[in-house]
Amino acid sequence: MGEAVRVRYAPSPTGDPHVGNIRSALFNWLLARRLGGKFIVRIEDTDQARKMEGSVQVILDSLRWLGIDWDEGPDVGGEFGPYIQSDRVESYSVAANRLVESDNAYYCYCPSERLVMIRESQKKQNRPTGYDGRCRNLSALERAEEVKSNPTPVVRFKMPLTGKTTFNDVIRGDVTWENRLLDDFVLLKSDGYPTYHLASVVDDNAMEISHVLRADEWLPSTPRHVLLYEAFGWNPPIFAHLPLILGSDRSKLSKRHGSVSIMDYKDQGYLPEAMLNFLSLLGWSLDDKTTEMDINTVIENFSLERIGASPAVFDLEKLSWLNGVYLRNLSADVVAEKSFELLDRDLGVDVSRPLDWAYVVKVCSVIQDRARIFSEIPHLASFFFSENYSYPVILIWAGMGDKSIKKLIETSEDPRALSLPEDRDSVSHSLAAASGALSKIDDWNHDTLEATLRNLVQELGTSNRRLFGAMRVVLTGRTEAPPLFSTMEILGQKIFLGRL
RNA sequence: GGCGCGUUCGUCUAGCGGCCUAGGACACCGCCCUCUCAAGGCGGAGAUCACGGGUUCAAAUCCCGUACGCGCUACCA
Repeated sequence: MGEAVRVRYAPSPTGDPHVGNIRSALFNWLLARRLGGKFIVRIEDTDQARKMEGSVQVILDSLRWLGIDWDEGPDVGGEFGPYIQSDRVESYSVAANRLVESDNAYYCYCPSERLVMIRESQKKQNRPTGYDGRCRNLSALERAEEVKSNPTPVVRFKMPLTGKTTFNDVIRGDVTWENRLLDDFVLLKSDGYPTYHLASVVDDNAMEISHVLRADEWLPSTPRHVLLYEAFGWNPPIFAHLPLILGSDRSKLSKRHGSVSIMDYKDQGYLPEAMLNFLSLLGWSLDDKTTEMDINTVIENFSLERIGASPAVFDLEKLSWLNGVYLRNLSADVVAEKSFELLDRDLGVDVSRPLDWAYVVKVCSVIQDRARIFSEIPHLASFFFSENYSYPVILIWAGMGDKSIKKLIETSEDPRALSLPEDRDSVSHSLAAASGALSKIDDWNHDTLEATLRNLVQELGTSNRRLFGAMRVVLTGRTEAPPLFSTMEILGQKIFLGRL
């Protein structure tokens, strides 16, 4: 076997790949790119029942979205193909037969009902579960008899009854299992398909995989794999079992925890760069202080030695923050490009389509600093597009900085019914004055607007906070929005005066 | 039940015997900036390094035990 680093991502097409799964793909890819090796995608579709149509496509799309490219795989081929296990079934039965012939495996005719039964009784007696080995030593004659009642036997591995199996895991060190605690697991199922154990060992060997990086949940089955390599007379690869990714309740991340499919994050408007950065930091670190880094920096510094052993909780808060960091670094053009479709989809029906590209860019330039993820943008920007907003009049006073009113509105069931502060007249007077002054402006831009309004504040003897705050609410229907003058400039004189 | 792995601020982590009265980041709190919100700057709170024993002049770091958590325990991967 060569020195070359060859790693693989071997997903099962049973649904959309989730973040834990993709993190495994990422670490494999990082190792390959760091060491100048090959990254291989292999589809493990040996479970005919759970196989899902279209899943392979989503898996590949997920990788593409993140920019994880592969050197060999189902679509691009390669010298060790095919890369879909259902296209390699022949090789597994050949391998299984080899083990039967070398007395490392045997046919088992036990019906599944019997298997369930022995498992139940083992459980009831608080004994370890596992196949009892009934068919382990059948004579040729007995087998001929059994085959009559079950013509489609499975092939089981003949597990050594004594001794220990030790292997080294790069992340966990030496791990040892007692062979007698391992049962005669199935290699070949009755439908002729291999189990994961057989297929992955046969393929990893055939594809000359040098390192197997996979999730920690596989650690308990690794001794079986090691024993398989031994039985075949093959050299096992280097193993590294990655720490699990957990949900907020500290159990293995799954659908119960909400969005786990990587494509969900794409749809919600997370950036692949941010996702990559975040996922890299789940179980790996560059040093004691670096959090924000591009993927090339990760590649240049990636090493198995810096992967931790303890599981990591997937913290959506931190992902969102990181995404905001990347979002703010984008140019307004790019933000507009990436949010155009979302705006088109989520803005109200009253907004006329198609959206004006130049206008969207301008809006994005002031919104992007206020969003963490793209899906927030339509809401944050809606008042730029729609007149169709309303607010309780009293919100104007809240916008002017009266915190007690703000609190009152938040706790009130019907803010519209709240009585207005007494200086209502002076506020409407101020707004009218602003309207008057602004209608005379010929040169409608940020700076002249600012000069005019700051002057007006002086004339009226009010404060920036009060005047600008009142205008903000009238203009946007909210107390929180981008800076007033930029907002006004973007909206334009006509629309602006209309709202005033 | 059995087996395995894990255990440093709420969360992600740094730490691989003295630099640690434990560093960074998210979240949280306060202040500054300021037309609001963000962003940014500054500061704060937050971890008796799960617990108990060893080893050592010296342990978060090495060893043993305990507890807890998680994973596996399928003709699923």
